[in-house]
Amino acid sequence: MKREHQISNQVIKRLPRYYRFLGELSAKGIVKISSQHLAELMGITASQIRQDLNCFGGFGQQGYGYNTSALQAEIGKILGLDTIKNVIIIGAGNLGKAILSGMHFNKRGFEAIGIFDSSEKVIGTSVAGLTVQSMDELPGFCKKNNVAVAVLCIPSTTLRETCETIIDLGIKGIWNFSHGDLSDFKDKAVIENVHLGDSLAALGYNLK
Amino acid sequence: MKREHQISNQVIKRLPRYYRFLGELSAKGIVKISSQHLAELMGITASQIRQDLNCFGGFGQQGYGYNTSALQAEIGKILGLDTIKNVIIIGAGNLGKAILSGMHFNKRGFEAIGIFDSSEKVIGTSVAGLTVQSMDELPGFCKKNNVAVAVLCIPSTTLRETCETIIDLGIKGIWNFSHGDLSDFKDKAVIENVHLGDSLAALGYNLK
DNA sequence: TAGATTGTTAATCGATTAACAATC
DNA sequence: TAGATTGTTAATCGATTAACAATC
Repeated sequence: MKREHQISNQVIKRLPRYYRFLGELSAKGIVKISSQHLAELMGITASQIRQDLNCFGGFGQQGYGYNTSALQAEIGKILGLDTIKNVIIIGAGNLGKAILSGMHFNKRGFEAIGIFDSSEKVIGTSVAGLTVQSMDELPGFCKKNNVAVAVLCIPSTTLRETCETIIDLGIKGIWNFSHGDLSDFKDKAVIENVHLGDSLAALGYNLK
Repeated sequence: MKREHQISNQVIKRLPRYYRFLGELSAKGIVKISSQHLAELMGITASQIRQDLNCFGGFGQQGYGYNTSALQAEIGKILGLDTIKNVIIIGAGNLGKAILSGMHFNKRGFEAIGIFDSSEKVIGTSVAGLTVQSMDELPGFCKKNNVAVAVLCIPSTTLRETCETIIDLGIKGIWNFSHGDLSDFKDKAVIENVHLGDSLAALGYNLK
């Protein structure tokens, strides 16, 4: 897998879609596909597919096309689905519970190993097989376990403070669902913002 | 508000962030701000701010800058926060409940007026002040109420089918949280996909 | 071999940044 | 008026699309 120059996030975010389509084709028993045909299926250009793939190497065969299941496997490797990364959820409200129980982390190269909250009301309750722990237990937990990613499902009032705590505990990845700005932490951790509000705003605008 | 040529979604999705920063400044009692100073605060370029704003008109004053609260109000108008759009949630699982109770639709130019599910287990239960209705009640509900947006929090197995139903009922906006492809519906409705899986994949990739 | 399709280079398109004249 | 800062045009940068030589 070559990776000469920095690959844009736009390319990365297209990979899961390729992965999904190739999986479906493969499940249907379709063994080979050309970039042209896959492009039509996905509603994009064949050029884009070939350019995207060539960021990582040549996975096809000239005159033939791509082997669906082999290409899917390669994309899986690029996305790191084969190395399991431990995840904890911070915040056991509706959103935290929804993410923990519905995200299928184990199908995506992750494993959810803990969920934490500061409210006495939810501490000790069970969500998707995990017991909600107190935030006080977080430092000890992080020492015992190699936590790669924290998913932040907390109110934006405590966002920055929680973020600092987490970074101090050595967690390198932050998946942020809170509204609020973490751009000044981006040299200390890899931050991926979901920003549902921006998405909803775009929908509202485009309705006019 | 001018709007000569099509405005890119990238511009639209930056507007909520401007809105938030301007609100905070205004709340602090700061009356005026220059594009230069706002840019430093937000970690972007002053050029981008001025270009973005000029898609919609000139809201500043040469030699002075922008009035924080006036500019915030203008951006609110552009985003359509002043015209309330009715929203329904399809799917009353953890995610549907989280979106309904945590999204603060009323602060974003929307009002959540209904939540629907097909499972007997949740029909009749109450979420954030709304009673979960059966999917069978959806057509009648849509006739009585002007529903602008449906939020899809359903398994991807029923996604396409639900999408067709919704479009037939005259709903023009779809906010899709399911994994799965709706690109072929995009001429029949305005579709905004959240695609949490793609976001998580990007985080995983960037951790390496 | 001939046909097909990749991998890769070149051209185009769009978005971001820089520059500056207009003007408050 | 002089200084500051916008609104807008021009330059740069990056991403997408097209073209085609390499090759299976």
